[in-house]
Amino acid sequence: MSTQKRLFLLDAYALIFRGYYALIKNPRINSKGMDTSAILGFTNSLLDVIKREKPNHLAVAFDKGGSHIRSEAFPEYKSNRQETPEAIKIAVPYIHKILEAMHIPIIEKEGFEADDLIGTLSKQAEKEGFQTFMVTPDKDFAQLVSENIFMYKPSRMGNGIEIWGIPEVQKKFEVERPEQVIDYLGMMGDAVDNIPGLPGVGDKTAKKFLKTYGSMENLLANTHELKGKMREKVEANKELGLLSKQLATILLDCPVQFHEKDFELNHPDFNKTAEIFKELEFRRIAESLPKIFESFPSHKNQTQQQKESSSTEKSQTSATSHQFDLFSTIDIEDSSENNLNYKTTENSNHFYQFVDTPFSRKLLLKKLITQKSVSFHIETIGANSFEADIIGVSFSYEKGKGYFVNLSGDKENTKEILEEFRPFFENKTIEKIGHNIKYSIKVLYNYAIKLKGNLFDTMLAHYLLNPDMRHNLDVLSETYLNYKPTSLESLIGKKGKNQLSIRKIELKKQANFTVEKADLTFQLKQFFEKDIAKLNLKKLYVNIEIPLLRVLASMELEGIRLDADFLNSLSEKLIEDIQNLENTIYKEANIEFNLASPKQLGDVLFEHLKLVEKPKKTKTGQYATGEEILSKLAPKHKIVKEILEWRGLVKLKNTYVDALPNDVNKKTGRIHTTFSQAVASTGRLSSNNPNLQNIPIRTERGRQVRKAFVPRNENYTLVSADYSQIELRIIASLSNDKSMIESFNRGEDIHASTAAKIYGIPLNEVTREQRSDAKAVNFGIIYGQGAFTLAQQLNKSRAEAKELIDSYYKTFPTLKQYIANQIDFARENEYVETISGRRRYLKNINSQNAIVRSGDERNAVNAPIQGSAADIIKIAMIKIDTLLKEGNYKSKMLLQVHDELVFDMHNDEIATLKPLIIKEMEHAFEFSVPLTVDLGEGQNWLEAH
DNA sequence: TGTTCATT
DNA sequence: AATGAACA
Repeated sequence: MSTQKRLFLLDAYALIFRGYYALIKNPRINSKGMDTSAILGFTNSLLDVIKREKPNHLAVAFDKGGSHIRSEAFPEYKSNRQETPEAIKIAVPYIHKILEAMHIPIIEKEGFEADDLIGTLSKQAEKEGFQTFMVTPDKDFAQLVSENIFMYKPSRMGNGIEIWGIPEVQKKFEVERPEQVIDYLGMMGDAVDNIPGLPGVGDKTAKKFLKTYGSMENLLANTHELKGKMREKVEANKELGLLSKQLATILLDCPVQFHEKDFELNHPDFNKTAEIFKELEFRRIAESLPKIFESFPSHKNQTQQQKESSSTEKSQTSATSHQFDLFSTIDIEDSSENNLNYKTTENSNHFYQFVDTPFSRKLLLKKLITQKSVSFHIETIGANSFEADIIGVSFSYEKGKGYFVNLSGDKENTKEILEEFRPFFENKTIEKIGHNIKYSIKVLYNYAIKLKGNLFDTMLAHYLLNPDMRHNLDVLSETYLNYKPTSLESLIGKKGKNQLSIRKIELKKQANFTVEKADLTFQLKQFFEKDIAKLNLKKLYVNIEIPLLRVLASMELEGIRLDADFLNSLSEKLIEDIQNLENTIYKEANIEFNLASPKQLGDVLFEHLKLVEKPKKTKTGQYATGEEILSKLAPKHKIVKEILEWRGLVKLKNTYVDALPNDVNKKTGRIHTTFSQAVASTGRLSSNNPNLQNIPIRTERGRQVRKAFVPRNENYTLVSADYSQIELRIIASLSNDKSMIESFNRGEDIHASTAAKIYGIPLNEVTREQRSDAKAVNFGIIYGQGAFTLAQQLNKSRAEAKELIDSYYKTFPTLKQYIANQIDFARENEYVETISGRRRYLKNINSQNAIVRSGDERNAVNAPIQGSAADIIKIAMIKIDTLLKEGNYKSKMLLQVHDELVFDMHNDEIATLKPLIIKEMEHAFEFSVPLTVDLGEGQNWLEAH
């Protein structure tokens, strides 16, 4: 491992600003009334770096007097920066004092910016064999990254630090070399630093240009290859482009000198630091400072980071392991791709064993069934569980160790071997750990093996811990274990005709690849189990998400029958209607063209027919023919309405009528959707392949599709049960709004009743329009919408919408209060939660940027409501599933559509089950408002709904 | 890759 | 507000 010397250079102002704005919503004020946010923020970052990295060399760079060179070149440079806030101005002298007391060198030079100082020093240190880490949140520094120079982005509220080396920069900026970041910044500009950039070029275009031209200069030399407006703009601004690039370039020749000795990190003068921290009232920091340096010899040249625990992990071989074919060393063929920051299979110790004989399998099974908890992974080809082909199964019950059961034979052979492991899978006392266990259950189902015992699913665990992040095993391993798993691509090659099948690669590579997953899953579980408990998510996890996974697996396996013949005849009718519409349209337009092409359509509408004086254009210079535009134009010419109808029909045909029959499974003859349990950040499920949660219902034409969803045979009936107004009931109950609760208790039509209240009229005098307005406002409330969105939706003016909302709040004051409380809670905690404690993090709720912030404010209202509704139906599903299983019913639950459950019910059971299902759904959770369920039945989904 | 449109 | 799928 590397014992290279490491230098940390901190960008003072950037860290100070960051610290200050992080706390802007509740600034730290000490007893003397002084705002210490900026000082605290900076000090925390500094100590965090020292604590984590234990650097031998460290310094802090400040700007002084602005950049003379840049201001000469471009007088407006950085003039856009807001006036420095008071708290930051007073912070600087204190930070100087702290640094002096800590014996940390301060680097500043009149007329130079910290960027330039850091840049110059990094390059000098590199020559002397140092690894330099530039500690800053500022992406501009990416241009300096090299093999030995890294960006070290300090942690933001629990997000962990990020270290950018060359690969990260290549990825973030989509460039080949870090220097190209200069070109990127030059092209795109930077509003904060007032670097103008090329007009009309943003992030996307800059990246595109860099891919084609590689540099600003080369782009400017080849502008003749550009098209249209872009060409004009770029050609007219060549000067500006070159200047921008100059402004974005960090200088590497400042008058500073790197002397190793001057940058050594020593113990602070604890007396002095204590004094300063006391004055600032930083009690926790004052206490922790000596501890940080305790384990920190003041002059030690050994780097502590990355010290692999190679010595401790060598306690490998178990008593029986020599019986197995084993391989514990992997050839290291290519370390160029090897990322310094992550551990990989190549640079870390592990002990994975290959199991391929009856005897070794017997031994393995014997070991497995004596464990309390085992992680497993089934590696397959093909995502469809019914046709999936198993490569092998891996197990792990100890960090870094695992077993691969090879299943490279034919189906029969696979079945026989898996059968040997039935005692493990069906053992009720062994906990099974997996990543996306639902998939494993479905695969095992093909071999009639059930997965019994307690389950721990790392994907679902992480979904509860961080609902809006990604939950791939790869990402999780990288963030929690600092380990980069072997990518499938590195084994079988990039997508394309040269891609191998995983079966074609060496068996030991297959094994390593598969065992690694079980190993990592096992390790992740140890983290997540603790975190779940810490955040009070255990009940939600154990009582809802985990049991639900089994329920969903059976629903997916069950599938729903589709009447494909019906859809085919529907398709034929649609073809006819589409054809007729097309003819009418061509006749009215007096020209034949391609209706499907927005370009041609725009030309016909606005040039040929001249429907409107000054037609709107899109960014690309074409006429805009979007839904919104056309709807407005509808009164101008009946052709517009026909075009809209045509579009609707084509869409209907392509997305549903013609597509669904292709999704019928060959083996079962039914449609098996996949429910994703870890996708929607609010806690809802989502459905794909195909999506059965967005089958049309609103238009007469569209809803016909529902007729194609039918019971399995003539002895069955489709039954649909849906919650009525569940979201409004939840908000009424959570806010405890008396007036709304009473409306529900009286069983009134809630939208009409809302209308009566806001217009101050009797319930029976509410007009249809008033009711529909009230309905829109009710929805608006659920979504946390403002006047603007509501106005758009109701086709009213902003003022009218505002008035509507105001009178709504006036009639439901408690509701308004609830919303305000919800937002306050979010501001304070940066998350909101549902009735069962499901969290949604809103880290932008305190953002400076009003647009981002109000997005999170809407979510602060919407997420708990949508999420609580999701919690409730999940509980109901688990209860109903138990009921159906325990009662040995033939009837099956098939689908969930957010507030609706669809069943394939045996005719003999309908009378018994109906009331039971209603009861389970209505009492899944007790509120101060009754939950009510409407239930329908029929020979297809349309009739049942 | 973004836009449009289906659902709740 | 939040999904997924089709299409240009």
